[in-house]
Amino acid sequence: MQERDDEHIGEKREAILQAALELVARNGLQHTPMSLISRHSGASVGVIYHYFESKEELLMILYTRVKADMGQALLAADDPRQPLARRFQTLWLSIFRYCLEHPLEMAFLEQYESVPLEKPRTAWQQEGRQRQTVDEFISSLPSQQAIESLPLETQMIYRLIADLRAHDLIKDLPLPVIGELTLGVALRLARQAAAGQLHVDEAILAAIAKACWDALAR
Amino acid sequence: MQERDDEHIGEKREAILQAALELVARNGLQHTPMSLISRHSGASVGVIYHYFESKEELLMILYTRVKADMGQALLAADDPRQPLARRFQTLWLSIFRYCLEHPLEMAFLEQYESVPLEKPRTAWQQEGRQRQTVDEFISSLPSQQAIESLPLETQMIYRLIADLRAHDLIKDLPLPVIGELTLGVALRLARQAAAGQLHVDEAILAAIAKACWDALAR
Amino acid sequence: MQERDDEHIGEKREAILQAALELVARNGLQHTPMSLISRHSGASVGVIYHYFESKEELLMILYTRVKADMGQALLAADDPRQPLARRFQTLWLSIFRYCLEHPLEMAFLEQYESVPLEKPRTAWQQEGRQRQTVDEFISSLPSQQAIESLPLETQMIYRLIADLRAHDLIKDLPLPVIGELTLGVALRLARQAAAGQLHVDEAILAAIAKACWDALAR
Amino acid sequence: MQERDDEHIGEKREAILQAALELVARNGLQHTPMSLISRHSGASVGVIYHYFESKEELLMILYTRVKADMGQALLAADDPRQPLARRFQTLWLSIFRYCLEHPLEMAFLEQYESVPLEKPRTAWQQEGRQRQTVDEFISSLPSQQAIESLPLETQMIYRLIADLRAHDLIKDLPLPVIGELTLGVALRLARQAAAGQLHVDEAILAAIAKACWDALAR
DNA sequence: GATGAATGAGCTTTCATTCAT
DNA sequence: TATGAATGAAAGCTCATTCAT
Repeated sequence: MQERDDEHIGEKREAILQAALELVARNGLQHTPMSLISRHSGASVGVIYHYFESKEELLMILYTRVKADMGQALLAADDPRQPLARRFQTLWLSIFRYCLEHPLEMAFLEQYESVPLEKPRTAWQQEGRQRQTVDEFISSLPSQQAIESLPLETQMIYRLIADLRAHDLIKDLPLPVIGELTLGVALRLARQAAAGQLHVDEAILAAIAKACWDALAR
Repeated sequence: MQERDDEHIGEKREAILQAALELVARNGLQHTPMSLISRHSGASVGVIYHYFESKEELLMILYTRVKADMGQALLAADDPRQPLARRFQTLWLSIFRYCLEHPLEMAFLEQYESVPLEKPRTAWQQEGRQRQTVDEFISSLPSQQAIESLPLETQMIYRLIADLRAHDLIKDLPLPVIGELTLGVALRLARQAAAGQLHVDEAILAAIAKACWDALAR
Repeated sequence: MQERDDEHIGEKREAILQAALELVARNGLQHTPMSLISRHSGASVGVIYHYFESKEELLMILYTRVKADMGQALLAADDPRQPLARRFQTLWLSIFRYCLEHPLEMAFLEQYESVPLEKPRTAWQQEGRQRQTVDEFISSLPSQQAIESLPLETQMIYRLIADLRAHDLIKDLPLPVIGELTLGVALRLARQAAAGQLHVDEAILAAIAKACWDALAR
Repeated sequence: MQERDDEHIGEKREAILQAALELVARNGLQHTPMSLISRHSGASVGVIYHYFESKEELLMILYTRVKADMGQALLAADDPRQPLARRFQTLWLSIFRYCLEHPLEMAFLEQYESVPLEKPRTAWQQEGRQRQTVDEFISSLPSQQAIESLPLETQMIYRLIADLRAHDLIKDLPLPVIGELTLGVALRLARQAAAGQLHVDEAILAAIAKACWDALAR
């Protein structure tokens, strides 16, 4: 019985997070009441509040996890021993493929990041916890904040771009522009492909990657 | 006095639409209750429902207007007598500048288009009225629907791209890819610039436009 | 032009009353907003309030008119020179036929009379104006109020019943019972017939009249 | 403590139904807002929606219960071993007494059944759930629908009437007419008696029952 | 007489959150 | 851990009535 319990540890918490992911991806934040997450996950409303302080915290934890998972995937795909241009292309394709393979996560990110957070100023925000949207990830300038405090994969990408610049391989464009012309384009096109609005095969993929590289290449 | 009346005709309706635009841009759809639109516009809740059947219709009308206004701006900026490459660059800059000059409208579009509309299927949607998001605008394929039924500025852009292709000036990429690499990039970067996340001057603008052109140019 | 005006005098007022009659009969009081009466009658909301103080007054006037019209029909059908039993039968058939021929009016009465009026105590009620429902009409006891103050047709019916009793033609039942066994039954069955729930021809009508008479006859 | 819990199970749900019954009986549907039911029952507005999907469902469930309770009372009063005429008289008196003893329920039925339901056609109505008003109960013809699908007490009454006809004890009148001349009359007069508009004692009751029987008897 | 824009209290319903068990 | 009944503020929307024109 102990064994069985062990297997179940955290199972309910995971079910809650998974239900939230699916429902928010499909219906959006505002059409995903806690009661629906409860029904969908098989957990009572009460137990959701046992695992998470509030709906806001639940979503924030889910968001952090999705972002971290995406970062891990990028980090794992990078091989620092490869030549710079090769690494860049690999990274670009990894992003594209990750988005393609995780439509639920992408849809969740889009929903979560589309909510403006000016007003509320609730507890967890005042305590300094931060949200960095994908757009902000792409456009954030390392000169504005210490690069060491950034997520690992963001550091990796920044360093890769800095190296490309240092070797005079790419144009001298602002970082957000570089981000948008590469990662941003990959992200959007992958979403369109996942949504069935765009057909991609290996040849097209290579052509797109080439076009992105042409945009940056000196 | 008649003059004063004329000035006032439709004033309240406009105040409601303007308030909705500002509030949705700042707070998002779900944090813009009708009561807030009422307070912000100086119109009573009841009179909002005199001018608009529902919150949904109010937002849809606002959306349609913003999209139409944007389309007009693009159309007005195009001069068919200019050479193709020149026209393309002008268009790109027009989009960028329009977004830069209309941050409220851009923020509203982002909010409105981020809501998934699968579920509700309310009356006005069933009656054939449609919403075409900016993303869909960028990715929509003319082969899938008669180009004549599209908004004028969309037709114009499609024809411009077709001409560029016919003259072998650009690579043979899928239309959504071309859209994303040009209009999409302009849109996102302009939004970032409007949000203060990116500094642009004429030199940088020209450099970005050049990069986009390099991505497409054969 | 004067002639044309004369023709139009009261026309709008009539249209309002007719629209109210039809809408209340079909939808019930609570689903007949003033705005709907306005649309249905072609009169503006404002002009309805020119002709009637309030929704309540409009309905009350309509009710009074419908009741009066029904009373007139009964009064006109009675021929005091006929023998008592004959008069009774004529009256019974007149009620039945009137209901059959005025389904809208009957439906309106049913709606209007079904609203309990305990609570509101609005102006027109405090001023002593009264409503007498069809049920109260049937059950009202002349001993409780001066018969002279009653509507003419009610007086007529009471006097007819009193005469029938005086000649020992009918049982000594309480007046409400007599009313229910005759007029009440006619009313309900006519409504059912009007609603298509009951088929009646002359033979069946005579049989029903006979049954009612048997119930009362000594 | 467990005992006390058992007593409390469903207590709030009952309080809500009881409050709705009393308020609708006294004020009518349209003057019984959910907030009033909440105040009257001691339940919060929210918890009413925990037990019932909507106001409509709450009223429908209450209606079904009142009708079922009435049916049970009639069924319990019938003794099939008694002679037909005796059974008929017993039934008539049972209806009368039931109405007399349940004025709240009778008033509720009158209010609920007076609302025209043509228009709305909401979900629960489309799913085949039905409302059978007292009037429809009285006038419904077994030839139009399988008698087995009817409520038990309705079946019982139909069979009793059929038996009376088969034994040639009553006239050959349409079923709705028989219903109105017996159950209908009992219902209305009982309501009047309950409302204090008619005094009844055992002698008068017997006289009315006799009159009804005379109407039908061959 | 006639219009319909404007008002705002009040309606039904939703939902994040709490808490007794 | 786990439940789900209970809360109540707030949402979208309706409608009798008023009033400037």
